[in-house]
Amino acid sequence: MHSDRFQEIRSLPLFADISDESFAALTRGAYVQNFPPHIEMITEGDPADFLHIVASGRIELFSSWDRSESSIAFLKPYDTFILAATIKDRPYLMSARTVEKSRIIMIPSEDIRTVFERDSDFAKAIVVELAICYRGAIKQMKNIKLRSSAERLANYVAKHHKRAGSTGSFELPVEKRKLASFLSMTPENLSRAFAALRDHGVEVSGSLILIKDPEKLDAYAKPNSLIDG
Amino acid sequence: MHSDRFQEIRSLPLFADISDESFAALTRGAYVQNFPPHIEMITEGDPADFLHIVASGRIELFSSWDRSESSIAFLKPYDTFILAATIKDRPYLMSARTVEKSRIIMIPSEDIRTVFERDSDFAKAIVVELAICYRGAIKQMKNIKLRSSAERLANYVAKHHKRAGSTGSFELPVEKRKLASFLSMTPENLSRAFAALRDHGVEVSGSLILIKDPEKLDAYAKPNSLIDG
DNA sequence: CGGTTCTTTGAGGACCATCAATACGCGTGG
DNA sequence: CCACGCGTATTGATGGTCCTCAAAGAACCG
Repeated sequence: MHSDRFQEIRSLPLFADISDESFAALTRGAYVQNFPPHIEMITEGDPADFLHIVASGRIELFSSWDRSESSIAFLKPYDTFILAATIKDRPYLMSARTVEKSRIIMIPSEDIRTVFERDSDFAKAIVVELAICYRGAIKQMKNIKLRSSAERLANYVAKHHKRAGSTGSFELPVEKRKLASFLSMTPENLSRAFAALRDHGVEVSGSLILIKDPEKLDAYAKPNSLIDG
Repeated sequence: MHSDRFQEIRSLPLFADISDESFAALTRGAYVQNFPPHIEMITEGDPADFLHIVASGRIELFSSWDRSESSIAFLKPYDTFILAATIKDRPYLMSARTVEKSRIIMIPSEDIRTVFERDSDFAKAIVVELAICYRGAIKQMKNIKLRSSAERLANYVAKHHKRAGSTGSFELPVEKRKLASFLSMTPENLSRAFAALRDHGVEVSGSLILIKDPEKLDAYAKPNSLIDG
């Protein structure tokens, strides 16, 4: 069957509850594209012709202004982007590039809007997805506005350590230069912030982060479900 | 008729296209509440029992952490808050307080979710509203991450000047201390930033902002529809 | 291997926060 | 009307955080 190519996304929250008919309508015009690493696939300001879904690989969302740029988010399978622009039929607010080789599923915005009108289960799923995105953006804003750069890094380390199973170590999923930008600091400062975390139970060796003393780290980071949750 | 009290919000984007039946269901359990100035009406972390709509007055959304706080947004009639928490049935991420005496319409979250399930026009309106909120949050993040504090102020002034009709002057809608927090700077620094804007065609007298040379201001602010739009 | 890019470290400076003191605005009550 | 008190706004002095610039070391890749 034609839509077999897209079975991998059928069970995503965005599509799990919609009818087979709606899913078929969404995937009929969709296609899969492979991108090599470090390719800019979306440029901010362009019209939002497709909803994108990360099937494999890793994507960086970033934004530029006056010859400086800043990382806004990193996406992994099966995150979607950029739903809001698709729905509103407005230009992208962020650019997107591959961090590594990635496979992307692209669904025409037209089809999204059509099915959205017809299938209320899909509309509901979109609402939930958007609400999650919005709340994520607010959390990130609080993170930047309320915490120092060292605290942001400490919380980043604590969060990813837990996410990786609290095994005492984890690999940074992106290079440090991008992480620095994501955390609103320079690469130089990130180095110094990592050095400062040694006093709080964290050691660094390349992209491998060792958490020697999780409690000590948490005591410093003071993670908060309303920012990091 | 019972729902007459709420005619003022019937034509809001969120409700304009929904059926009379749905609107009645939403307003049946709703009520209007008056708040004096400087009252904290919502505390972050609390369950989101109501969708709030500003009927009159002015509301500040802010967030606290480790005995510091930061303004996230200012709301005017007829802005809504906080839709995402209501939909997701999660706790508020931000606190809200009145800036001035305000009248607030409150609709039980339960009713929002019920009508949301039944009326796809309402679901669609919510999607649009959420998409706008999300894009607004992203723009604000870009503003903070990509511009200096003086540039943020310059763009704030330029934007509000245009919004007020480009008449050469406008009144600040909030006190400077709150504006400073909103723009991620201290009150002292805001003073100095205003002083710096004198070189770019802006003069200040109390809460009255005079734009002597709009082109000069724009040349410095470099407003961008993907950040300020 | 050689070139490229990223990371780290150091020195200096810009920006911004903090602290402190003064000035201003405004409402209250004398 | 003026004195007073309170909160806010401004201004100056100082210090800390963070950025910039520069250079060396490390990792990556052809």
